[in-house]
Amino acid sequence: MKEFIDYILQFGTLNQHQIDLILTKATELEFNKDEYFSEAGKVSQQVGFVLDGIVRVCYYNNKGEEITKYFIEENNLVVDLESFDNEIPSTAYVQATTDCKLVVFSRKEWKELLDTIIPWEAIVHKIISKALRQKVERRSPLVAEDATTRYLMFLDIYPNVVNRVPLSYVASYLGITQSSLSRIRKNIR
Amino acid sequence: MKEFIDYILQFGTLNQHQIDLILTKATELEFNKDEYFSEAGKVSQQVGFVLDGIVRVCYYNNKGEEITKYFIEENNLVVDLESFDNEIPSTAYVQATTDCKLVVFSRKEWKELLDTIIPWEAIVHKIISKALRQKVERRSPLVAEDATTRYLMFLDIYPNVVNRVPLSYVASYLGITQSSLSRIRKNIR
DNA sequence: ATCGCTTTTTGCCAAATGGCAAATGATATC
DNA sequence: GATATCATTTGCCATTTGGCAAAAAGCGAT
Repeated sequence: MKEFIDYILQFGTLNQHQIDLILTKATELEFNKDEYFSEAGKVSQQVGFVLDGIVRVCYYNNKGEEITKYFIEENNLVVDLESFDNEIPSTAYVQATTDCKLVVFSRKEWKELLDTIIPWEAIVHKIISKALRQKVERRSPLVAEDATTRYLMFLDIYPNVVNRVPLSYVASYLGITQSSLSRIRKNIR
Repeated sequence: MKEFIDYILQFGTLNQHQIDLILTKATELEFNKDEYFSEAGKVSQQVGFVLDGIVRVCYYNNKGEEITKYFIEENNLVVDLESFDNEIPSTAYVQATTDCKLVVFSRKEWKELLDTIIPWEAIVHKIISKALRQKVERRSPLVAEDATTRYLMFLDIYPNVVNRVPLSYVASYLGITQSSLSRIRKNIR
Protein backbone atom coordinates (compact mmCIF):
# COMPACT_ATOMS: atom_id res chain seq x y z
CA MET A 1 0.00 0.00 0.00
CA LYS A 2 2.95 2.27 0.59
CA GLU A 3 3.68 2.26 -3.16
CA PHE A 4 0.24 3.69 -3.74
CA ILE A 5 0.70 6.57 -1.32
CA ASP A 6 4.18 7.29 -2.65
CA TYR A 7 2.78 7.37 -6.12
CA ILE A 8 0.03 9.79 -5.22
CA LEU A 9 2.36 12.11 -3.40
CA GLN A 10 4.35 12.65 -6.58
CA PHE A 11 1.37 14.57 -7.89
CA GLY A 12 0.55 16.75 -4.90
CA THR A 13 0.82 17.21 -1.18
CA LEU A 14 -1.38 15.57 1.41
CA ASN A 15 -1.18 15.74 5.20
CA GLN A 16 -1.14 12.63 7.36
CA HIS A 17 -4.81 12.99 8.19
CA GLN A 18 -5.70 12.95 4.52
CA ILE A 19 -3.47 9.99 3.83
CA ASP A 20 -5.06 8.06 6.66
CA LEU A 21 -8.47 8.81 5.28
CA ILE A 22 -7.44 7.45 1.90
CA LEU A 23 -6.10 4.30 3.51
CA THR A 24 -9.41 3.86 5.31
CA LYS A 25 -11.22 3.74 1.99
CA ALA A 26 -8.68 1.62 0.18
CA THR A 27 -9.15 -2.12 -0.14
CA GLU A 28 -6.35 -4.39 -1.18
CA LEU A 29 -7.61 -7.09 -3.52
CA GLU A 30 -5.99 -10.00 -5.28
CA PHE A 31 -6.96 -11.12 -8.73
CA ASN A 32 -5.93 -14.42 -10.21
CA LYS A 33 -4.56 -14.62 -13.71
CA ASP A 34 -7.41 -14.29 -16.22
CA GLU A 35 -9.90 -12.88 -13.72
CA TYR A 36 -11.75 -9.75 -14.76
CA PHE A 37 -11.50 -6.47 -12.93
CA SER A 38 -14.36 -5.11 -15.03
CA GLU A 39 -16.25 -6.29 -18.07
CA ALA A 40 -17.66 -4.90 -21.29
CA GLY A 41 -21.36 -4.15 -21.07
CA LYS A 42 -21.25 -3.42 -17.35
CA VAL A 43 -20.85 -0.04 -15.71
CA SER A 44 -17.37 0.21 -14.25
CA GLN A 45 -17.80 0.50 -10.48
CA GLN A 46 -14.30 0.87 -9.18
CA VAL A 47 -10.97 2.54 -9.47
CA GLY A 48 -7.89 0.40 -9.05
CA PHE A 49 -4.18 0.82 -8.67
CA VAL A 50 -1.84 -1.98 -9.66
CA LEU A 51 0.50 -2.92 -6.82
CA ASP A 52 1.72 -6.08 -8.43
CA GLY A 53 1.13 -7.86 -11.71
CA ILE A 54 0.06 -6.84 -15.17
CA VAL A 55 -3.46 -5.88 -16.14
CA ARG A 56 -4.63 -5.51 -19.68
CA VAL A 57 -7.56 -3.77 -21.32
CA CYS A 58 -9.04 -5.59 -24.29
CA TYR A 59 -12.06 -5.71 -26.52
CA TYR A 60 -13.45 -7.60 -29.49
CA ASN A 61 -13.39 -5.90 -32.86
CA ASN A 62 -15.89 -6.26 -35.70
CA LYS A 63 -14.32 -9.48 -36.86
CA GLY A 64 -14.61 -10.96 -33.40
CA GLU A 65 -10.88 -10.84 -32.80
CA GLU A 66 -9.79 -10.14 -29.26
CA ILE A 67 -7.62 -7.03 -29.27
CA THR A 68 -5.39 -5.92 -26.42
CA LYS A 69 -5.79 -2.17 -26.19
CA TYR A 70 -3.07 -1.65 -23.65
CA PHE A 71 -1.16 -3.15 -20.78
CA ILE A 72 -1.12 -1.63 -17.32
CA GLU A 73 1.92 -2.38 -15.25
CA GLU A 74 2.69 -1.93 -11.58
CA ASN A 75 2.13 1.54 -10.13
CA ASN A 76 -0.56 2.67 -12.49
CA LEU A 77 -4.22 3.46 -12.10
CA VAL A 78 -6.78 1.14 -13.62
CA VAL A 79 -10.04 2.81 -14.44
CA ASP A 80 -12.37 2.86 -17.39
CA LEU A 81 -12.93 6.61 -17.25
CA GLU A 82 -15.66 6.81 -19.80
CA SER A 83 -17.70 4.18 -18.02
CA PHE A 84 -16.86 5.12 -14.44
CA ASP A 85 -17.41 8.86 -14.80
CA ASN A 86 -20.54 8.74 -16.89
CA GLU A 87 -21.97 5.56 -15.41
CA ILE A 88 -22.44 4.05 -18.83
CA PRO A 89 -21.62 0.48 -19.83
CA SER A 90 -18.00 -0.12 -20.59
CA THR A 91 -16.85 -1.24 -24.01
CA ALA A 92 -13.81 -3.11 -22.80
CA TYR A 93 -12.70 -5.91 -20.54
CA VAL A 94 -10.10 -5.25 -17.89
CA GLN A 95 -8.37 -8.47 -17.05
CA ALA A 96 -5.58 -9.64 -14.79
CA THR A 97 -2.99 -10.89 -17.24
CA THR A 98 -0.90 -12.31 -14.42
CA ASP A 99 -1.81 -12.84 -10.79
CA CYS A 100 -2.31 -9.31 -9.50
CA LYS A 101 -2.53 -7.31 -6.34
CA LEU A 102 -4.61 -4.14 -6.61
CA VAL A 103 -5.72 -1.30 -4.39
CA VAL A 104 -9.40 -0.81 -5.08
CA PHE A 105 -11.88 1.96 -4.36
CA SER A 106 -15.59 1.60 -4.94
CA ARG A 107 -17.46 4.40 -6.63
CA LYS A 108 -18.85 5.49 -3.24
CA GLU A 109 -15.46 5.53 -1.55
CA TRP A 110 -13.89 7.36 -4.43
CA LYS A 111 -16.60 9.99 -4.37
CA GLU A 112 -16.14 10.45 -0.64
CA LEU A 113 -12.48 11.11 -1.16
CA LEU A 114 -13.24 13.67 -3.85
CA ASP A 115 -15.74 15.39 -1.58
CA THR A 116 -13.56 15.34 1.50
CA ILE A 117 -10.00 15.91 0.43
CA ILE A 118 -9.71 19.23 -1.32
CA PRO A 119 -6.50 18.56 -3.26
CA TRP A 120 -7.68 15.09 -4.29
CA GLU A 121 -9.43 16.14 -7.45
CA ALA A 122 -6.38 18.02 -8.71
CA ILE A 123 -4.10 15.10 -7.91
CA VAL A 124 -6.36 12.64 -9.68
CA HIS A 125 -6.60 14.94 -12.66
CA LYS A 126 -2.85 15.05 -12.94
CA ILE A 127 -2.48 11.31 -12.64
CA ILE A 128 -5.11 10.68 -15.25
CA SER A 129 -3.79 13.27 -17.66
CA LYS A 130 -0.36 11.78 -17.42
CA ALA A 131 -1.66 8.28 -18.02
CA LEU A 132 -3.70 9.42 -21.01
CA ARG A 133 -0.76 11.24 -22.50
CA GLN A 134 1.33 8.14 -22.08
CA LYS A 135 -1.29 6.06 -23.84
CA VAL A 136 -1.38 8.43 -26.80
CA GLU A 137 2.40 8.55 -27.01
CA ARG A 138 2.63 4.79 -26.98
CA ARG A 139 -0.14 4.10 -29.43
CA SER A 140 0.27 6.80 -32.06
CA PRO A 141 3.72 5.89 -33.34
CA LEU A 142 2.89 2.22 -33.87
CA VAL A 143 0.61 2.63 -36.83
CA ALA A 144 3.33 4.17 -38.99
CA GLU A 145 5.80 1.32 -38.56
CA ASP A 146 6.19 -2.17 -39.93
CA ALA A 147 5.63 -5.19 -37.72
CA THR A 148 9.26 -5.64 -36.70
CA THR A 149 9.68 -2.01 -35.73
CA ARG A 150 6.45 -2.14 -33.76
CA TYR A 151 7.71 -5.09 -31.80
CA LEU A 152 11.01 -3.38 -31.07
CA MET A 153 9.15 -0.29 -29.92
CA PHE A 154 7.03 -2.49 -27.71
CA LEU A 155 10.11 -4.02 -26.12
CA ASP A 156 11.41 -0.54 -25.51
CA ILE A 157 8.25 0.72 -23.89
CA TYR A 158 7.24 -2.41 -21.98
CA PRO A 159 10.53 -4.18 -21.26
CA ASN A 160 8.98 -5.97 -18.31
CA VAL A 161 5.85 -7.17 -20.00
CA VAL A 162 7.04 -9.34 -22.85
CA ASN A 163 8.13 -12.27 -20.73
CA ARG A 164 5.11 -12.23 -18.46
CA VAL A 165 2.24 -12.36 -20.90
CA PRO A 166 1.23 -14.71 -23.72
CA LEU A 167 2.56 -13.96 -27.16
CA SER A 168 -0.95 -13.62 -28.49
CA TYR A 169 -1.66 -10.64 -26.25
CA VAL A 170 1.40 -8.83 -27.50
CA ALA A 171 0.53 -9.67 -31.08
CA SER A 172 -2.98 -8.26 -30.80
CA TYR A 173 -1.61 -5.16 -29.07
CA LEU A 174 0.69 -4.63 -32.04
CA GLY A 175 -1.94 -5.43 -34.64
CA ILE A 176 -0.16 -8.44 -36.07
CA THR A 177 -0.87 -12.15 -35.92
CA GLN A 178 0.68 -14.44 -33.40
CA SER A 179 2.54 -16.40 -36.06
CA SER A 180 3.95 -13.27 -37.67
CA LEU A 181 5.17 -12.14 -34.28
CA SER A 182 6.74 -15.51 -33.68
CA ARG A 183 8.61 -15.24 -36.98
CA ILE A 184 9.69 -11.70 -36.17
CA ARG A 185 11.16 -12.87 -32.89
CA LYS A 186 13.07 -15.57 -34.70
CA ASN A 187 14.54 -13.04 -37.12
CA ILE A 188 15.61 -10.74 -34.33
CA ARG A 189 17.54 -13.40 -32.43
CA MET B 1 -14.48 34.22 -30.76
CA LYS B 2 -17.94 33.42 -29.53
CA GLU B 3 -17.39 29.77 -30.48
CA PHE B 4 -14.45 29.70 -28.12
CA ILE B 5 -16.41 31.02 -25.16
CA ASP B 6 -19.32 28.70 -25.90
CA TYR B 7 -16.92 25.81 -26.00
CA ILE B 8 -15.35 26.68 -22.68
CA LEU B 9 -18.68 27.12 -20.97
CA GLN B 10 -19.56 23.52 -21.73
CA PHE B 11 -16.93 22.54 -19.20
CA GLY B 12 -17.71 24.89 -16.36
CA THR B 13 -19.34 28.16 -15.33
CA LEU B 14 -17.78 31.59 -15.64
CA ASN B 15 -19.23 34.99 -14.88
CA GLN B 16 -19.17 37.86 -17.35
CA HIS B 17 -16.22 39.46 -15.64
CA GLN B 18 -14.18 36.30 -16.07
CA ILE B 19 -15.22 35.90 -19.68
CA ASP B 20 -14.20 39.48 -20.42
CA LEU B 21 -10.83 38.86 -18.84
CA ILE B 22 -10.31 35.83 -21.06
CA LEU B 23 -11.24 37.87 -24.11
CA THR B 24 -8.71 40.51 -23.09
CA LYS B 25 -5.95 37.94 -23.22
CA ALA B 26 -7.11 36.19 -26.36
CA THR B 27 -5.61 37.07 -29.72
CA GLU B 28 -7.23 36.01 -32.93
CA LEU B 29 -4.61 34.94 -35.45
CA GLU B 30 -4.76 33.70 -39.01
CA PHE B 31 -2.44 31.07 -40.38
CA ASN B 32 -2.03 30.35 -44.04
CA LYS B 33 -2.08 26.81 -45.34
CA ASP B 34 1.25 25.13 -44.54
CA GLU B 35 2.32 27.70 -41.95
CA TYR B 36 3.54 26.32 -38.65
CA PHE B 37 1.87 27.02 -35.34
CA SER B 38 4.81 25.44 -33.54
CA GLU B 39 7.84 23.45 -34.58
CA ALA B 40 9.81 20.45 -33.43
CA GLY B 41 12.89 21.40 -31.46
CA LYS B 42 11.38 24.61 -30.13
CA VAL B 43 9.61 25.07 -26.83
CA SER B 44 5.91 25.46 -27.46
CA GLN B 45 4.98 28.98 -26.34
CA GLN B 46 1.27 29.18 -26.92
CA VAL B 47 -2.10 27.58 -26.54
CA GLY B 48 -4.47 27.80 -29.45
CA PHE B 49 -8.06 27.07 -30.23
CA VAL B 50 -9.15 26.35 -33.78
CA LEU B 51 -11.96 28.64 -34.89
CA ASP B 52 -11.71 27.73 -38.53
CA GLY B 53 -9.64 25.33 -40.60
CA ILE B 54 -7.79 22.12 -39.94
CA VAL B 55 -4.54 21.85 -38.06
CA ARG B 56 -2.40 18.76 -37.99
CA VAL B 57 0.37 17.51 -35.73
CA CYS B 58 3.15 15.67 -37.48
CA TYR B 59 6.67 14.41 -37.02
CA TYR B 60 9.40 12.56 -38.86
CA ASN B 61 10.01 8.95 -37.94
CA ASN B 62 13.31 7.05 -37.97
CA LYS B 63 13.09 6.47 -41.68
CA GLY B 64 12.60 10.16 -42.32
CA GLU B 65 9.00 9.73 -43.31
CA GLU B 66 6.65 12.52 -42.38
CA ILE B 67 3.87 11.09 -40.22
CA THR B 68 0.62 12.84 -39.39
CA LYS B 69 -0.05 12.11 -35.75
CA TYR B 70 -3.51 13.62 -35.68
CA PHE B 71 -5.78 16.20 -37.17
CA ILE B 72 -7.36 18.97 -35.13
CA GLU B 73 -10.62 20.32 -36.44
CA GLU B 74 -12.64 23.41 -35.59
CA ASN B 75 -13.50 23.89 -31.92
CA ASN B 76 -10.58 22.09 -30.43
CA LEU B 77 -7.59 23.17 -28.41
CA VAL B 78 -4.16 23.06 -30.00
CA VAL B 79 -1.36 22.66 -27.52
CA ASP B 80 1.71 20.53 -27.24
CA LEU B 81 1.21 19.75 -23.58
CA GLU B 82 4.49 18.04 -22.96
CA SER B 83 6.43 20.95 -24.39
CA PHE B 84 4.24 23.78 -23.13
CA ASP B 85 3.89 22.55 -19.54
CA ASN B 86 7.46 21.44 -19.01
CA GLU B 87 9.08 24.07 -21.22
CA ILE B 88 11.02 21.45 -23.11
CA PRO B 89 11.53 21.32 -26.87
CA SER B 90 8.66 19.85 -28.77
CA THR B 91 9.03 16.71 -30.81
CA ALA B 92 6.34 17.57 -33.32
CA TYR B 93 5.33 20.15 -35.85
CA VAL B 94 1.91 21.75 -35.61
CA GLN B 95 0.89 22.97 -39.00
CA ALA B 96 -2.07 24.69 -40.58
CA THR B 97 -3.31 22.11 -43.05
CA THR B 98 -5.76 24.58 -44.53
CA ASP B 99 -5.99 28.32 -44.04
CA CYS B 100 -6.87 28.66 -40.38
CA LYS B 101 -8.24 31.09 -37.86
CA LEU B 102 -7.09 30.48 -34.29
CA VAL B 103 -7.53 32.03 -30.88
CA VAL B 104 -4.09 32.19 -29.34
CA PHE B 105 -2.79 32.72 -25.83
CA SER B 106 0.86 33.24 -25.03
CA ARG B 107 2.39 31.37 -22.12
CA LYS B 108 2.24 34.54 -20.03
CA GLU B 109 -1.39 35.25 -20.80
CA TRP B 110 -2.34 31.66 -20.18
CA LYS B 111 -0.61 31.67 -16.83
CA GLU B 112 -2.35 34.89 -15.85
CA LEU B 113 -5.69 33.28 -16.58
CA LEU B 114 -4.76 30.27 -14.46
CA ASP B 115 -3.70 32.55 -11.59
CA THR B 116 -6.69 34.87 -11.80
CA ILE B 117 -9.70 32.79 -12.67
CA ILE B 118 -10.24 30.17 -10.02
CA PRO B 119 -12.34 27.73 -12.07
CA TRP B 120 -10.05 28.06 -15.07
CA GLU B 121 -7.70 25.29 -14.10
CA ALA B 122 -10.52 22.82 -13.60
CA ILE B 123 -12.10 23.79 -16.92
CA VAL B 124 -8.83 23.42 -18.77
CA HIS B 125 -8.21 20.08 -17.11
CA LYS B 126 -11.55 18.82 -18.30
CA ILE B 127 -11.02 20.04 -21.82
CA ILE B 128 -7.61 18.48 -22.02
CA SER B 129 -8.69 15.19 -20.51
CA LYS B 130 -11.49 14.94 -22.98
CA ALA B 131 -9.20 15.69 -25.89
CA LEU B 132 -6.66 13.13 -24.73
CA ARG B 133 -9.32 10.50 -24.30
CA GLN B 134 -10.54 11.22 -27.79
CA LYS B 135 -7.04 10.84 -29.16
CA VAL B 136 -6.60 7.46 -27.48
CA GLU B 137 -9.99 6.27 -28.67
CA ARG B 138 -9.23 7.28 -32.22
CA ARG B 139 -5.72 5.93 -32.39
CA SER B 140 -5.94 2.65 -30.54
CA PRO B 141 -8.41 0.83 -32.75
CA LEU B 142 -6.56 1.59 -35.98
CA VAL B 143 -3.61 -0.68 -35.38
CA ALA B 144 -5.76 -3.80 -35.26
CA GLU B 145 -7.41 -3.26 -38.63
CA ASP B 146 -6.44 -3.65 -42.25
CA ALA B 147 -5.88 -0.64 -44.45
CA THR B 148 -9.39 -0.49 -45.89
CA THR B 149 -11.03 -0.71 -42.48
CA ARG B 150 -8.70 1.98 -41.17
CA TYR B 151 -9.74 4.29 -43.95
CA LEU B 152 -13.42 3.64 -43.31
CA MET B 153 -12.89 4.33 -39.63
CA PHE B 154 -11.11 7.53 -40.55
CA LEU B 155 -14.05 8.64 -42.70
CA ASP B 156 -16.32 7.91 -39.79
CA ILE B 157 -14.29 9.85 -37.27
CA TYR B 158 -13.20 12.74 -39.48
CA PRO B 159 -15.98 13.06 -42.06
CA ASN B 160 -15.08 16.69 -42.67
CA VAL B 161 -11.38 16.27 -43.07
CA VAL B 162 -10.96 13.93 -45.99
CA ASN B 163 -11.89 16.44 -48.67
CA ARG B 164 -9.92 19.29 -47.22
CA VAL B 165 -6.45 17.80 -46.83
CA PRO B 166 -3.99 16.11 -49.20
CA LEU B 167 -4.28 12.38 -49.60
CA SER B 168 -0.74 11.94 -48.36
CA TYR B 169 -1.59 13.37 -44.95
CA VAL B 170 -4.44 10.93 -44.53
CA ALA B 171 -2.24 8.06 -45.70
CA SER B 172 0.49 8.82 -43.19
CA TYR B 173 -2.12 9.19 -40.44
CA LEU B 174 -3.37 5.72 -41.27
CA GLY B 175 0.07 4.22 -41.63
CA ILE B 176 -0.30 3.29 -45.27
CA THR B 177 1.25 4.63 -48.45
CA GLN B 178 -0.39 7.21 -50.58
CA SER B 179 -0.72 4.83 -53.51
CA SER B 180 -2.28 2.11 -51.39
CA LEU B 181 -4.78 4.61 -50.10
CA SER B 182 -5.54 5.70 -53.62
CA ARG B 183 -6.23 2.11 -54.61
CA ILE B 184 -8.39 1.59 -51.54
CA ARG B 185 -10.49 4.58 -52.48
CA LYS B 186 -10.95 3.16 -55.95
CA ASN B 187 -12.13 -0.16 -54.56
CA ILE B 188 -14.62 1.49 -52.24
CA ARG B 189 -16.30 3.48 -55.00
C1' DA C 1 8.80 -40.03 -16.74
C1' DT C 2 4.17 -39.62 -18.75
C1' DC C 3 -0.07 -37.59 -19.90
C1' DG C 4 -2.96 -33.71 -21.08
C1' DC C 5 -3.29 -29.08 -21.96
C1' DT C 6 -1.79 -24.68 -23.64
C1' DT C 7 1.49 -21.83 -26.03
C1' DT C 8 4.72 -21.12 -29.57
C1' DT C 9 6.96 -22.22 -33.80
C1' DT C 10 7.01 -23.63 -38.50
C1' DG C 11 5.69 -24.75 -43.46
C1' DC C 12 3.06 -23.73 -47.24
C1' DC C 13 0.66 -20.76 -50.02
C1' DA C 14 -2.57 -16.69 -50.65
C1' DA C 15 -3.60 -11.95 -50.01
C1' DA C 16 -2.39 -7.32 -48.83
C1' DT C 17 0.61 -3.69 -49.07
C1' DG C 18 4.89 -1.32 -50.54
C1' DG C 19 8.25 0.82 -53.92
C1' DC C 20 9.06 3.06 -57.90
C1' DA C 21 8.09 5.43 -62.00
C1' DA C 22 5.07 6.99 -65.41
C1' DA C 23 0.57 8.77 -66.60
C1' DT C 24 -3.20 11.41 -65.61
C1' DG C 25 -5.70 15.03 -63.46
C1' DA C 26 -6.27 19.52 -61.03
C1' DT C 27 -5.06 24.11 -60.16
C1' DA C 28 -2.88 28.39 -60.37
C1' DT C 29 -0.27 31.76 -63.14
C1' DC C 30 0.86 34.14 -66.81
C1' DG D 1 -5.56 28.88 -73.62
C1' DA D 2 -0.69 27.27 -72.78
C1' DT D 3 2.36 26.17 -69.23
C1' DA D 4 4.26 25.00 -64.91
C1' DT D 5 3.41 22.82 -60.61
C1' DC D 6 1.55 19.80 -57.50
C1' DA D 7 -1.66 15.93 -56.24
C1' DT D 8 -3.54 11.61 -57.44
C1' DT D 9 -3.96 7.39 -59.89
C1' DT D 10 -2.17 3.42 -62.12
C1' DG D 11 0.94 -0.52 -63.68
C1' DC D 12 4.32 -3.67 -62.59
C1' DC D 13 6.61 -6.45 -59.53
C1' DA D 14 8.84 -7.31 -54.80
C1' DT D 15 8.10 -7.79 -50.07
C1' DT D 16 5.52 -8.29 -46.05
C1' DT D 17 2.01 -10.22 -43.57
C1' DG D 18 -1.99 -13.38 -43.03
C1' DG D 19 -4.52 -17.95 -42.80
C1' DC D 20 -4.50 -22.44 -41.72
C1' DA D 21 -2.89 -26.63 -39.92
C1' DA D 22 0.59 -29.47 -38.12
C1' DA D 23 4.62 -29.96 -35.30
C1' DA D 24 7.26 -28.76 -31.44
C1' DA D 25 7.95 -26.92 -26.99
C1' DG D 26 6.64 -25.71 -22.32
C1' DC D 27 4.37 -26.85 -18.06
C1' DG D 28 1.77 -28.57 -14.39
C1' DA D 29 -0.48 -32.71 -12.29
C1' DT D 30 -0.09 -37.36 -11.40
